[in-house]
Amino acid sequence: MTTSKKSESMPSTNINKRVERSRHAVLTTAFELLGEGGVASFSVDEVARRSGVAKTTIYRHWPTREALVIDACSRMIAEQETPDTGSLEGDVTAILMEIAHLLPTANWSFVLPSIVDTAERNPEFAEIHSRIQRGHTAPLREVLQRAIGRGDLSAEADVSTIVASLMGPLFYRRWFSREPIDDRFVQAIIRRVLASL
Amino acid sequence: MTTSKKSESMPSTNINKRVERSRHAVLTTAFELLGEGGVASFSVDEVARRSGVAKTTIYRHWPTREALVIDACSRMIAEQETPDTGSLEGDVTAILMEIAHLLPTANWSFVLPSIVDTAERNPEFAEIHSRIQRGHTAPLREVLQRAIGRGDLSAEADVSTIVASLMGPLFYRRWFSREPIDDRFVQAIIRRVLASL
DNA sequence: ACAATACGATACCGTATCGTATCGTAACAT
DNA sequence: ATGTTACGATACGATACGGTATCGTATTGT
Repeated sequence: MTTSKKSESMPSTNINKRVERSRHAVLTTAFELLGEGGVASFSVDEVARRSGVAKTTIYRHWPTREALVIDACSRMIAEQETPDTGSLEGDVTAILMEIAHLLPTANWSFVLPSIVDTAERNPEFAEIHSRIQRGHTAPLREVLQRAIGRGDLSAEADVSTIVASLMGPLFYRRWFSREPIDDRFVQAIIRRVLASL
Repeated sequence: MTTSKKSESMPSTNINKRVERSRHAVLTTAFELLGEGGVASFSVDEVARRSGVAKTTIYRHWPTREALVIDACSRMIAEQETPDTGSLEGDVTAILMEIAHLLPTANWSFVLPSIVDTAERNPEFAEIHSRIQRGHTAPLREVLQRAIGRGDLSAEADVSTIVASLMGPLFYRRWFSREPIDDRFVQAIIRRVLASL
């Protein structure tokens, strides 16, 4: 049969354009909606209304509301570039400054508390949260490892503790004390941590 | 009229015991429920079911669901005692160790993410969150001010930055990296921060 | 041109929830 | 003892939401 050759060569890789359009429209709207109301107030009906994609179609692509939310959240994993200034202080400064500037504005900073809250009781979201967190700290961990490789940092240094010392104060200001995060604050944190290494 | 005298002497100060019983039963259940499901999944019907207090009665005391949630959240404001060991390091260690031991177990640590998330878009919850936050940091701020008074700490020290440097890493581990918070970690944070003052 | 398939519209069911109304009863004050 | 007040039980209306079923249409690959 000629169909066998077709189904072999194209199992489901090059999906119809319609499918791709629908998926993209829904995911974009879902992500936007998450930023506005968080996970709790997220509803499939609202996504259907805004995106123009029929609710029926949405349920053809995602079996349940949860699946759609999770899919949309997965798009939130930040892809930050890892700087390479040659010095540990330069790298750390570049990374933290970027985060500090992103924290008050980026879309994910409005969704993250919702994910943190949901992850507190939902293992699936705990997994997503873990992936997001790894994405956020990856550059920092890398420059720290590089510094260890160069000998700029003791091999016994506890990378995890250093990451918490650097990221913690920034996150604290964004979501707990709700104070502004200016450059002077970031530099004070960096100086404090690096001086103690 | 004799009633005028009565309504003057007892306007609503000594409320009926029944009222107090109902209020207490509802608030206790509400707080417990918040710990389990957060603000989002909180429902008046469930509070009525668990507490045994009729939904009608609940709505006689709180005009709306929001009011009840807010009232229950207000009970979450921690009343931590301020230690006085004589030294800044002793005081800070006492405070942070208590928080570190509370973070994985205390009821409020399960509700706080929910409040943080809600506060992101709801000014009323932002206000509650602010009060809770002040309660959490009050002892720390006090011992820092005392240290400044003693001359153990420079008067130009930025208390707010120090608080963020101390609390941030703990909160970060509890809700973001989800790593355990052992004593060694807490001591590493304290040592790092105090050494830089 | 034709068949397969994805889509939109609409209606629908079941459930949860907020908040109100009603009415009879129990606790309270005097 | 009596009137006032808070309470419980129940029912109700309105709304929102998750998820399914149906059916006709538009798009797509061949």
